[in-house]
Amino acid sequence: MAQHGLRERKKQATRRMIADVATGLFVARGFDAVTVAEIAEAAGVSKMTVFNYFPRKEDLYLDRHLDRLRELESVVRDRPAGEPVATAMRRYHHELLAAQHPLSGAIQGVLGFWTVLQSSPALMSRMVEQEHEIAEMLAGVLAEESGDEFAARLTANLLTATITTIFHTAVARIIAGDDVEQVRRDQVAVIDRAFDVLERGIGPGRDLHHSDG
Amino acid sequence: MAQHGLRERKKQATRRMIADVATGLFVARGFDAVTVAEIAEAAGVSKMTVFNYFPRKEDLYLDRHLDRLRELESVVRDRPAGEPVATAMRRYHHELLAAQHPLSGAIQGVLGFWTVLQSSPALMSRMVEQEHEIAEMLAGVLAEESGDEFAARLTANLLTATITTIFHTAVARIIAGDDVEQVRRDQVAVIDRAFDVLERGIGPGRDLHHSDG
DNA sequence: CAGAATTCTAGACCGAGTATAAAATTTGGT
DNA sequence: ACCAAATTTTATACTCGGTCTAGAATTCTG
Repeated sequence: MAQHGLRERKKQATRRMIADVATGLFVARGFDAVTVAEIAEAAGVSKMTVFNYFPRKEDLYLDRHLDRLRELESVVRDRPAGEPVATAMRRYHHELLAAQHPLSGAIQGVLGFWTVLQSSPALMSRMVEQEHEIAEMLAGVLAEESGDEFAARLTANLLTATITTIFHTAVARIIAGDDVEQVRRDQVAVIDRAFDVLERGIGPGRDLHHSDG
Repeated sequence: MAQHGLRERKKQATRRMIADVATGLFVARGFDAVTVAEIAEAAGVSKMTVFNYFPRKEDLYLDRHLDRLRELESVVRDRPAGEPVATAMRRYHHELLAAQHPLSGAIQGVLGFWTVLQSSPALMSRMVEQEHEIAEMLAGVLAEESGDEFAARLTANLLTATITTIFHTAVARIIAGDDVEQVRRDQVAVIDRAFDVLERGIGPGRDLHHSDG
């Protein structure tokens, strides 16, 4: 019952190796132009083994999803008692940005990442699906807390819409060729603007003057 | 250049016929258990013709998407000058509900519709993708209006989150076995609650007491 | 009715993903 | 160190969605 025997270590290593080999091929030639058979051969492994680790071809590229899902869950679950979800999520996104985390979107690497992503409708579709899974997860956690299924789902969906918009905003600017450092600086305000709208609503009659830093 | 010659009429008829035959098979046996080849044979047509009309198998079932997209676009584009988007969208959804439109979600038929949908991950995935397309469309229209790319995208995503939540709420209750008439009555308040949150935000410090009717 | 344009068809083809059974490897107990 | 059980990997064959091609059938134009 050794949870960390030779077997488990080898599996993790193999998994990483396959994903890395695949990513290399995708970056070089585009997602659709690379077949799973090729990946298997390049990784020195059988096709079945590839599908053994990654149920879909898209998961070879979007393999950080589960980590992200778990991290977002803990942001909500482990926030200080009584703190609004939006507050915790806002803080978390400022931290991502400060740490220059890839998921902040404001980092040089996203250009290559997004290029591959755009090279395949299937990949784009899978990413949208993953965003949907995030919303589902949040809805579940919030429903546990409040018991109000409808409010939980609404909050979860609005929250997800907010964070995907933040991410997409950074990516779009970097794709457009803006200076990464500049984008990174601007994202601070973007995050605050987005969460302000989430918290105060899109309706009229509010004061939206921001002294932009 | 006759836009309505025999050719065009036959094409529309064939398209409807194929979609209807396919839907019948899906309802009877589930989405994944029916192959495109079977659909083609049942419709008395070749496999290529099926893909000629419907680029993906999923589109055979979700073929109202383009209509919905266009309708939502006109809701935003053709709203009274100066009216907030949320107001127009709220009104539209009350109208859908009053007209007992399928897209209100509060109608007997959604049970069968959703059953088929749930029978296939591919179908669910495609629906999520279509919701994403709605958000993209709204973002485009709003960006044209305001010129503020970020605000447009944020509003579009929040708006989409709101309307999908409304729809899903009705569907979930009908799946759960609630009385359709009851759900339909309750949806009036659901729509208003959802748009109230969208307009006023999820933040604290607001009076959320509703006299539920 | 003739010829151009369009649509439909048949058939071969590709790649993702599944099923299965055998081969290779790790594990735990002795 | 060795054996037997459990697990992973492999080879192979298969299904199905989707594309490509060239030609047959149909509709349109004049």
